[in-house]
Amino acid sequence: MASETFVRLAFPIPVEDTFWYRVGDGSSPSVGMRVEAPLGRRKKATGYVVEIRQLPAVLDAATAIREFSVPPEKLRNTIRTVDSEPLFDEEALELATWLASMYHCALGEALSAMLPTARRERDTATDEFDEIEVARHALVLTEGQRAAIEGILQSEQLWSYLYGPTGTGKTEVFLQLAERTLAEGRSVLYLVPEIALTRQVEQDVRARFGERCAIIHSRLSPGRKLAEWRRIQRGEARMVVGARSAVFAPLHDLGLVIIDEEHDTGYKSGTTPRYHARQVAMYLTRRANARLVMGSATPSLEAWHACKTGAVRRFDLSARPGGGAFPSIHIVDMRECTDIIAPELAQALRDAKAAGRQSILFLNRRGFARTLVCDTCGADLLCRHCSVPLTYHKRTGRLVCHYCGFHEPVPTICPSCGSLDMHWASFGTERVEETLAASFPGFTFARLDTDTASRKGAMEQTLSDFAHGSIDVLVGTQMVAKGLNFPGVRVVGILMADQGLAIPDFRASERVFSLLVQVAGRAGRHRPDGEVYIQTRKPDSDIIRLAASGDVAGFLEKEIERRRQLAFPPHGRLCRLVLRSRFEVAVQQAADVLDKAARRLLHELNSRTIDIFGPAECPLGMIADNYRMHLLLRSSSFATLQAYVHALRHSVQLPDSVYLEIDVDPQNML
DNA sequence: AGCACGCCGACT
DNA sequence: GTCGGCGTGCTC
Repeated sequence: MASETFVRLAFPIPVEDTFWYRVGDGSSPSVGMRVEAPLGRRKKATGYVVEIRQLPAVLDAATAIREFSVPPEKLRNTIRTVDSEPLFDEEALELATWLASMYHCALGEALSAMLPTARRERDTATDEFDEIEVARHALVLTEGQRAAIEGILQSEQLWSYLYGPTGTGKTEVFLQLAERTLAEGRSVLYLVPEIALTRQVEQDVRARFGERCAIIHSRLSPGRKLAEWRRIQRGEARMVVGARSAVFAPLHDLGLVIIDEEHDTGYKSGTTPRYHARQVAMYLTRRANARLVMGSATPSLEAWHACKTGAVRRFDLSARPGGGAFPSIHIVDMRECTDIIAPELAQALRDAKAAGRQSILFLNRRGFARTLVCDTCGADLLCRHCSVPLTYHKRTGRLVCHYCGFHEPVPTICPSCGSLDMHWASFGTERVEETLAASFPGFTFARLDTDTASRKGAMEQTLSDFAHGSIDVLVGTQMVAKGLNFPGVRVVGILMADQGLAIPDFRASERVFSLLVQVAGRAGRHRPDGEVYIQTRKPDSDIIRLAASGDVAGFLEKEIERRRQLAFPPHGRLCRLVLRSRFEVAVQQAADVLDKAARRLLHELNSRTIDIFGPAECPLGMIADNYRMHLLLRSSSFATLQAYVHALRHSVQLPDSVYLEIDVDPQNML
C-alpha cells in the first residue's frame, strides 16, 4: 500500500498549536528542517519540522483524528522544503521545548529565536581567518589567577564565579580554561554581552584559537551566520564566541560555558521569548554535565546570592597584573555648580593632556538636551507616540524619541500654551562635546554613542584612533563603559552620576552602581596614577559613595537586604504580564479580565505563595502608539509561579487587539 | 504574526 | 450606488 509523509510544523507565531501537513511537493523533509506551507489565510509561511509520520496515502477519518487530531479534509499540502540539512537535532528540540515552557511562548517562537534565519547557504565564513597567526601566549599568571583556574577545574561543582575588579585578568583565566577544555576534546561557548563592543575578546580569542573558533553575533549577515552555524554543526569549530543568541550554537559535547560580564542586562532578551542567556546556560551545562564559569567586577544580585547559598562557587581575583593600580576617586558635589565640566575635572583633563595621557568622559545620555521645557506653563515636549520626552539632537536639528524613533523639527512656540519662552533641559553627550570644543582649545576629542557609531566602521575607527593616542578625550555613553582597555587613560570623568537612580524600577540602583564601577575601572589599568571624578547632585547617596569607594560587596549586601524586605529577587522570583493595545479601553478591560482571572485562579489553588501587584499602567504608559498596563506576580517558589502562569495563560481569553507579553524574571519594569 | 473577511463613512 | 477605512477571527 502506498504511503505518504506527514510533517508536524511549528510556526513562529504567538499560537501554541503545531500543525500537521501532507508533504505534497515531492521533497523529503526531516526533523530540523524548515518547510513552507500555507497557513490560515496566508499563502506561504515557514515552519519548523518537529515530527514526521509515514501513513497510508488514503486516510480515513478515524485514522486522521487519531494521528493528527484533525479530520483528513483539513490537512493541507506543504509547498517546499527550504533546507537540505537539518538546522537542529533532537537535543535542540528538547531545548526549544524547555524554552517555550520556561518563557511561556510557542514552540515555533522558541525555535525562531534559536536558529539562523538565512534561507540560502553560503560557504565563505572563514575567509578572514586565513591571515591570522595563531600565537602562543606564555603569560605569567598572578597567584589568584592560577588558584582560580585550578580551583575551577578541580571543583566538584559545575557552576563557578570569577569575581574581581576590572583589570584583574579574568579574560586570561577564561582563555586558559577554554584551552584546557578543548584539550579534553570538549567544546567551549564564550558569551560576551555584545560582541561589537568587545573586539578585544574577539581578537584575543582569534589570536589564540584561530580557525577552531566561530563567532556569532547580531551584526553578522544572515548568510554568514548560517555558514558559521554549519561549521559548528560539522564540528569544524569547537569554540564559539558570541552574544546572547550564541547560547543556542549547535556545539557537540559541550564542556564549558563562559559568561563574561555576567551582570550585563544584554543577556536578557527584550523580545519573545524573553530568555536570559545565563538561565539557558544553566540548563545546558546541567544537561551536558559541563562547567559554567561566570565573571564580573560587579556581579548581579542573583549571582552573588547564588554564591552565598552555595549553588555557585566563587573565586576572587584582587591584584591588577602588569603595573596597573586602582584609581583614586573624587566625588564632585554639583549642587552649587552649573558647569557641565566642574573646575576640578577640567583641571585634571588639562593635566592629563600635559602629561601626554588621555581621558574619558562618561554620560549616560545621548543627544544635546534631554528635552525642551516651556518657561511659562512648564510643559515638556513628549513624543506623540510614546510617554517619553523628546531628546534634542543638535546635529540633525531635530527632536527625537529614543523609544520609537519618531522625530520632528524644533517648535518655535510651546505647543501647549503658545509661549515663546522655552529652554533646553539638562544635557547629553552632544552638548558635552560642544563644551569641550569651546573650552579646551588644542584638545582633540571624539564622541562614542549610538548616534556616532551607527555609521558602519565609525566605532572601530574611533576606538582605533583612541587606542593610538590621537584623541585626548573620548566622550561617550555606556558604550565606553564596556570592556575598553586603553593603557593611556589616566582620567575618567563621570557626569550626572546619579542619572538613572530616580527611574521607577527596583533594579535602578543595581544598574547605576555597576555602571559607575565599570566606568571608573577604565582608569589606570596599566599605570598606577588613574583618577576618577564623579560629578553628582547626590553626593551623599549610598550608591554613589559605595561606588566611589569601590565597595562592591558592601553594595551587594546592602541591596540584597533591601530586596529581602520586599521579597523581591534574588529572594523570590517575579513574572511580569504586560498588556498592550492600540486602544486604551481595550487594555483596561483586558487588564481587568486578566486580574480577575488571576485572583480567581489564586483562590482556587488556595495558594499563599503567590502575590499579585496591580494591575496598573506601566511607567511608560505608551510606547509606539500602544497603551500599556501590567500585572506583577511574585513568589518564593519558582515552580509554583511557573505552573500558575501556565494555568493563567490558558484560563483567559483576551481579544486579538490586545497582546499579552509574559516576562519571566523581568529586568526592566518600565 | 499576518492576512482576508466584513461592516460603516466620503466620493464619482 | 461603490471604494476603502481598520476592527475581528483564524491558522493542520
